[in-house]
Amino acid sequence: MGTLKLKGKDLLKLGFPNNQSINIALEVMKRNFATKNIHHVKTLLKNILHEPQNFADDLTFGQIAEALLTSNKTEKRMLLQNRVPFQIFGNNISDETKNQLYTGLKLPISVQGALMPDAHLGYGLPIGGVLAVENVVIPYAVGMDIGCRMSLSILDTPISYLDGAKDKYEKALAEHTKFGMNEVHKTHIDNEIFERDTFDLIPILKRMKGKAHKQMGTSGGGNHFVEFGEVEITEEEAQIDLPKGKYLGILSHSGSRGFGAEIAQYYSRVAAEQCPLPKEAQNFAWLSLDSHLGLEYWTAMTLAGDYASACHDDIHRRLLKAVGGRVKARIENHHNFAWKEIHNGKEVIVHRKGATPANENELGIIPGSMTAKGFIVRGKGNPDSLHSASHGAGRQHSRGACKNLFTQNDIKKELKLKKITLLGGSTEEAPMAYKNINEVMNAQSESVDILGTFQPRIVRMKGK
DNA sequence: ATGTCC
Repeated sequence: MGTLKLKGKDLLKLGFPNNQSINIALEVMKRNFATKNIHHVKTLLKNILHEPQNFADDLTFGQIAEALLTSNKTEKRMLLQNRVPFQIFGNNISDETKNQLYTGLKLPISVQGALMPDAHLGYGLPIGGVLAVENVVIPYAVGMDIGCRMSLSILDTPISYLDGAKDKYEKALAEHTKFGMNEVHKTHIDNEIFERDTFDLIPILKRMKGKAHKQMGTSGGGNHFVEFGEVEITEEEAQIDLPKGKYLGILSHSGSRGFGAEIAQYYSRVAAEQCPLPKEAQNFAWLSLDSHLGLEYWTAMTLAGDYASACHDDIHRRLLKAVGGRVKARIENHHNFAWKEIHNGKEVIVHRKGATPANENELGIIPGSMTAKGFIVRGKGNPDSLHSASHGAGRQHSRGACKNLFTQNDIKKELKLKKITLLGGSTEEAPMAYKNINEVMNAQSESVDILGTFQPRIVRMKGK
């Protein structure tokens, strides 16, 4: 693939002011004219420079016009002295993690923050961090895996089948789930998501459409999993509409794959260029929701979220086809995303990076580990947590540390003890790498009520 | 998290 040979110097020569408009123009042009004639591009840039108002409403070039029409974009934003209000849940969170949140709380656009009890170090906002801001979106505070989410299908299949026909369930996971960088499904059924005109409106999405289609229904790597297990409903709830008791369930954890990752990387980079911040706050660079780029990211993020959701549906559909049974209830939620919400009577943008939305009466699923029970929860709308809860137990040992701490044999022993079958997996994802989920749940009892549990029984992850 | 560094 060719690259447009356009430099900032060329733009200065054309008469562009020496400010952010140069970076933006370079980005837009490189994105839209990867292989086009440079003279054509320069003529177009000259037209935009001389009459930016004519391009102000243009979907593609509007952001260049906007940068030319507003001159102060290069001004470095300072952090404020004081932190906006926040609450930290749980007492097992490192100082470094807390410091990451504290930096976010001093941004001039911040309104309120929180750390969930599973919080640990991330880029910019920690994993398990929640940040409410005013009228901007922070790509890195959504995270690299946009729309990473949980989906639980509760089936009408008798729970005894899990033991009675264990081979069938294992085989279904082995054959019909795809993990890692290269595994994809051989065939796909039509999916509404690929009809969306958003793909054609934003160049980066258009370019990614083929890959998104190819990766549909795959799970990726890291802490992602698909598993069969035992759902137990311990409290009846109209939204679930199931009597108390045990059910066979499918639980999946994954996100928007390469599609969302590329969106996240691209807009994090342009945000960093557009929104210079002191070094410690660089990964909090934001895009205004009154700007073209901000709205573009919001649109792309929304599509990545819907794509992630469609991937889970596809995973569950394939498994259901293989093992039979019908879905009686579905509980699902994003945990890497940004939402427009009202808090304290004011509309804010709430970023949850590794945090489960827990608005009043909102259902969610918080996994434990591959051996420990996860929880079906109902949000309490706790203002202190910005209506949020943890997205799991959280790591107590880093990936690197796990390699020295645990052997494959340690994992095997733990799995045998808990009667769990694991397909794939790695020492980095050892069940012992995670905090005690019960302590995590105790630390957020003001944020969610527990309606039931999910005990994994047959788990598939990336790996041999 | 990510065809894990165009």
